[in-house]
Amino acid sequence: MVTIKDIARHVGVSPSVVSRALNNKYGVKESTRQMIVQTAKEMGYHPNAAARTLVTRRTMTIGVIMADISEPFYSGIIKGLEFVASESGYTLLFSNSYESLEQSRVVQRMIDAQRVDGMIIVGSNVKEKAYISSLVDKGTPFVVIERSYRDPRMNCIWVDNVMGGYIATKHLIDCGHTRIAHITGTLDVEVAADRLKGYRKALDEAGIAFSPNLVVQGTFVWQTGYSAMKTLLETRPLCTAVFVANDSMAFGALQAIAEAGLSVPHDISVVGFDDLQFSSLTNPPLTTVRQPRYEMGRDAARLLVSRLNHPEQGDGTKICHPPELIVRKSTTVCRDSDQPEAIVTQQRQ
Amino acid sequence: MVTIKDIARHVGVSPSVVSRALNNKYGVKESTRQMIVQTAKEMGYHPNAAARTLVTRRTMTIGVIMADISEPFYSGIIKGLEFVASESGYTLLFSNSYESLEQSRVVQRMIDAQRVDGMIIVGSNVKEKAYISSLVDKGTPFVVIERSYRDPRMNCIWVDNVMGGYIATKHLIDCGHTRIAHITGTLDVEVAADRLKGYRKALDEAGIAFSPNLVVQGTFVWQTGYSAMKTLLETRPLCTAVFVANDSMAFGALQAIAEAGLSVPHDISVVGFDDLQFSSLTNPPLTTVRQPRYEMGRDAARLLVSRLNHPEQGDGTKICHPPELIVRKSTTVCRDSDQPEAIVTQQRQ
DNA sequence: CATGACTTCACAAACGATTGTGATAACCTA
DNA sequence: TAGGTTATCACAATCGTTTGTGAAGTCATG
Repeated sequence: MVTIKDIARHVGVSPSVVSRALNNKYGVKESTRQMIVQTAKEMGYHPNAAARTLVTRRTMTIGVIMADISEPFYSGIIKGLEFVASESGYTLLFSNSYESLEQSRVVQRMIDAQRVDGMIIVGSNVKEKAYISSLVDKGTPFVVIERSYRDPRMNCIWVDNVMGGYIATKHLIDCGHTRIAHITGTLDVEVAADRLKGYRKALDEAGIAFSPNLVVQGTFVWQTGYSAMKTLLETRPLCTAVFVANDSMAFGALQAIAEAGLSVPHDISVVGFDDLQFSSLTNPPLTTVRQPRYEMGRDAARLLVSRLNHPEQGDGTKICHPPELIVRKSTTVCRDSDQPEAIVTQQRQ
Repeated sequence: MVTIKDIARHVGVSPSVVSRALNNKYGVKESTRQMIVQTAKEMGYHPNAAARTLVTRRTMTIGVIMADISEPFYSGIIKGLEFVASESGYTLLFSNSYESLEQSRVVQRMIDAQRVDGMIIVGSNVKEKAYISSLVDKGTPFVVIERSYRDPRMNCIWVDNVMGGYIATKHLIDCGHTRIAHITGTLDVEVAADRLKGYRKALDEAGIAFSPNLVVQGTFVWQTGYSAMKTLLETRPLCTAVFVANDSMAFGALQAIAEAGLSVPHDISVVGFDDLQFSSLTNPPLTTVRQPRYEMGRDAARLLVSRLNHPEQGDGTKICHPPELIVRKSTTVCRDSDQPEAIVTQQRQ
């Protein structure tokens, strides 16, 4: 591997001049700079990352932690992160957190060994509190996506989940539905609680009474969407629409409805949340609430990079993105909206 | 950050002794080693990765390149890689290749800046030839997953796609089907060509004539599976079964069949390839050929790590994994197997 | 012509580890 | 007790950069 010394020897100057020339720093004659740049290219020189890191104390890499990078949900976020990273010369170092237990290893590898300049944490498990506060304690700059901590030392980027739950439910109400069920996510996660809030807010506004037996809790995975829908299908009077807290569970719900011999959206309208890549490919294509994932990833990376380049700007930035309703074929007007409920449910049995 | 010198000063020895003590090397008294280890822990010492890399010339990280890390297909491979990496003290540095154009950047960042000790390339685009030979030229140890290059300088791990195509088709033949269609992948990719070979081999063995109009080419994505199936549905006599070269296209095929008002598997049996996480959740659950992805990732990492630790062992290892047929609900016996084809197709029209 | 201000470069000290070599002390053997 | 071996450690070089400082050389100004 060709080093800075090789170039220095070749050109006939000292290594320090080569370094300054290559980094466009003040204090080297323009003609010699050009000669240096030229021979550096000819000799195929590339600066050694470790050596540079050792003296500059910057790794030019950003650690990214998420539950499972293979989750299709993260795809857009990753692309946003990558765009900004490559734009600003940073490398991304991904690591799955899976269980919280593993996170300690991740921290040790990334922060303690000083492999990263900062971190971006996407989503995260319930037990991440201790993890994040260890970041704060160590003084590592970081940004959290999909969480809205009030802590003024944290930079957060998230989507307005209350609004998301609201517009999803409002859409169903606008379609004339009044018996609207809700399959929630894991309710001790803020995201799920907020979507439930939005659901209730829309009901309130429309003057529809909240009925607890139309709300079933899931855990954000297919299987719980499926079983929750099974439960709802046994509830009388039957709902005519359901707002599901994410698309994975909505897929499960679609399956449960199909198995019951009912049709979406004719018998039951379904709204999901996330707008996964697959959501436009279901049968029927799923109406859902899209999160601006690319933008969230992009902004998170920009925020962190800016924080790294200007430490004086401090932390505590909060960015809240609005969600967007994507109307597809899984929702339609309630055909029974003018009829007494008793008759409606009777027809179904 | 506490360094090795801090510990040395604290304990009253020289830095070199601390290094040897912490790395369990010969030449330090057992009592002082214990004291050093103890105070290192107390002071919260963690070795600086850059400094260590600079002198040992090892980064203890492995670069991983794949088309798009968010593809669910890669999930199992990643888990296999991660398992071995964390087991053997390596860190994984992921990078998407997307278009081949981007790859040059990736190479430069990873190899040229000497950020990685070796690389693992998963799948890959058609244009990766130049890329890979640049790796060979630079002497970077690497392993390719999902490709079977004959080049004795390359380490390859792949699944037997000919056998995969064979067992998929054989399964349909065993169900009594004789008019078996095939939706291929991008045929200039070896994987797709091999699956087609397996398909033909099974037909040959069963004495079923190969008919070109039952083979439609796709590009491994949903949309082409959908449109290819549309084409096949217009072909007469109609096929009673179809082997699709991957699950994503099979999902598209299922959709096309459903839209045509036909039922899977009653009217048409469908076999996919890959066994994605979602494949068990379709309606009906998809019969498919599973690739041992976890094992492939695991073996790739093991192979590379072993190659890094023992350079003398050289390259050229080839590992071929067998695929496995997963029978679900999308295939069944051909109800028309004893009837003349003319009648069969007549019924469908 | 002397003084000062630039320009351009070389020198050397870091950064935080690893590792070869040599020095000291301890121990053993004959 | 002399000579030799061994255990334990300190010293210093090194990895490939960056960066502060000082030494020339150039130039202009009064």
